[in-house]
Amino acid sequence: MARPPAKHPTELELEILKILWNEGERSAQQVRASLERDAGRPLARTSVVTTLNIMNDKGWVSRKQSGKAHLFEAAVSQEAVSSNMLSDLVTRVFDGSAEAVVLKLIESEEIDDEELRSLRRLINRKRKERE
Amino acid sequence: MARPPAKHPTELELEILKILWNEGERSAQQVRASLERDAGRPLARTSVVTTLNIMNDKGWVSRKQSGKAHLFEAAVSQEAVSSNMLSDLVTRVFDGSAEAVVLKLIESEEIDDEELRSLRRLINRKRKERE
DNA sequence: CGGTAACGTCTATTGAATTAGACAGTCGTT
DNA sequence: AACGACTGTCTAATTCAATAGACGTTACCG
Repeated sequence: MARPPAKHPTELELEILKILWNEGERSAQQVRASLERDAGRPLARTSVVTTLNIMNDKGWVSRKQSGKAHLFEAAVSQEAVSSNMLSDLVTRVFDGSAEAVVLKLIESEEIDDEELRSLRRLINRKRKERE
Repeated sequence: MARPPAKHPTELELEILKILWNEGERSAQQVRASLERDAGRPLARTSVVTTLNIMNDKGWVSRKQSGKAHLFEAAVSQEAVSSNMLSDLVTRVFDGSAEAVVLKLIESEEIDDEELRSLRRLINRKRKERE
């Protein structure tokens, strides 16, 4: 009847995962500092701890003791998360057409000439691979 | 302090928008029927009306009187919504690299050979366009 | 005219997400 | 031994999302 649990990391959870992906194993305090410094998101100490524990429950991170504090580590790869989120978008928003996604990226100028060239190379390589 | 309102249509809102995009102006009852038939989402009559009214408040749809009932129409284009959602994903998940998105789509086999060919044509056309 | 079908509005419930305070344990320093 | 810095747990407040019931109005039908 109420909202189902999200299939993907939420906004804040993703921000935290990014920190862990970039910096590796970190304490809540270190995550807190990075959230403020890098993500412009100044949170209270306990807010970060609470969120990290929730993420632990959800399986996004793993937690281990280290002295009196905990260390947190990403328990899912950036690969897997971004794939899932992208694939969900393709399905839900673009009705499964990955091509439509690429089309829109190119049309919207989010891909510059340099990238266009490297994509062309990539496509050629991929086509050969599939033969 | 609490959750900020979502920047994009929610799950259900998107489902409803899709219906309105495909079918045009519709009554709450017609939307309800389509949600059940096409989206496999059987909702109570009032749930649909409530949601449509919320969407009206948010500006996703517009509402007009028609006899004793209301007619609802998408107030945002599929173009705009999908662009926003995609662009948000590119920014938040792929750190702004549209190329990384395309890469992942191709690697993950979500794009088949036929699509690969048509993408190649598209890229060539685009490159010429930009010269 | 009275009933019933079709609508809309208002209110409520449940759970998720975000944020943080209150409180207590631990450990080093004075 | 006492204090302070640091950390964790528990609890809570707030808002959003999803869903639906209660209730009132309107209009057609017999």
